[in-house]
Amino acid sequence: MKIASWNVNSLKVRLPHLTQWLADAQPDIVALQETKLEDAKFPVDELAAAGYRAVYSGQKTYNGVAILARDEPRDIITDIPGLDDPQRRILAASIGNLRVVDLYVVNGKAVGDEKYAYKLDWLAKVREFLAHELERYPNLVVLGDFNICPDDRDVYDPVAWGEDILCSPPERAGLKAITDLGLHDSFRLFEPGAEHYSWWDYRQAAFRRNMGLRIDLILIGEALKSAATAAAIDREPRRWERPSDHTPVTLELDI
DNA sequence: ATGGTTGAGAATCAA
Repeated sequence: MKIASWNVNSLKVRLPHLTQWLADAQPDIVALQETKLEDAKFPVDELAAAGYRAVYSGQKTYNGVAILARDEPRDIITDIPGLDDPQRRILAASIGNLRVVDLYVVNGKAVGDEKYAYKLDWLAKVREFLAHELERYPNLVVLGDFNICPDDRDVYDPVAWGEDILCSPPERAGLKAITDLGLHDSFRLFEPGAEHYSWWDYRQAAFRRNMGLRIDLILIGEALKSAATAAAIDREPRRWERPSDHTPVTLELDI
């Protein structure tokens, strides 16, 4: 069982990349972020032709999340209970014996900005939701664009980046409060080293110079830890013409 | 501190 997460930065533009990558990588489950598509415009038929069922929660221009799966997704949730939020950033579904929660965490713009306050509040509410999900579904996978570097190994230049947005201590504490529920950063079960990134800015030839951040994560509950057999970041699609600024991250589970 | 690049959608906003 191969699970993936990819911020595609417009599914309309990136659909050819996505279908190519699905054919190459053969994932069983894929969480997408920044689809930037209203639900009525979701490419259901194209993805069905590729062998995937889809659930999605989108909006025009911004945000938007989707889960693709070989098997039928069930028990779908598109909102954090009790949070009235027009921004389409969360999608939960059961697939087989897994519970999958796709997150497009708020970027936050800059430390101190009102969007930053929204980010921290949103993270705290997601944590409460995930605590309940984990009680109900031990086989929990929480994946997506977290817009937070877990620690300095995940930043190309931690000195220059300092405590700016994506690396600030309150954001990292918000992420740690989630992993402290018993959710493991699966990539770090296999690779302890630095210089592994999932996002590179479009500017300043950042990808060519490997000036990146690792902000796309696949977290797994304790019950799944022993089933994890491999984790990777597939840099190949970032090399393709007109790429997303993010590249897919993957996890293999022996279940 | 600013700018650089991309996407959406038609001038900026978001990342």
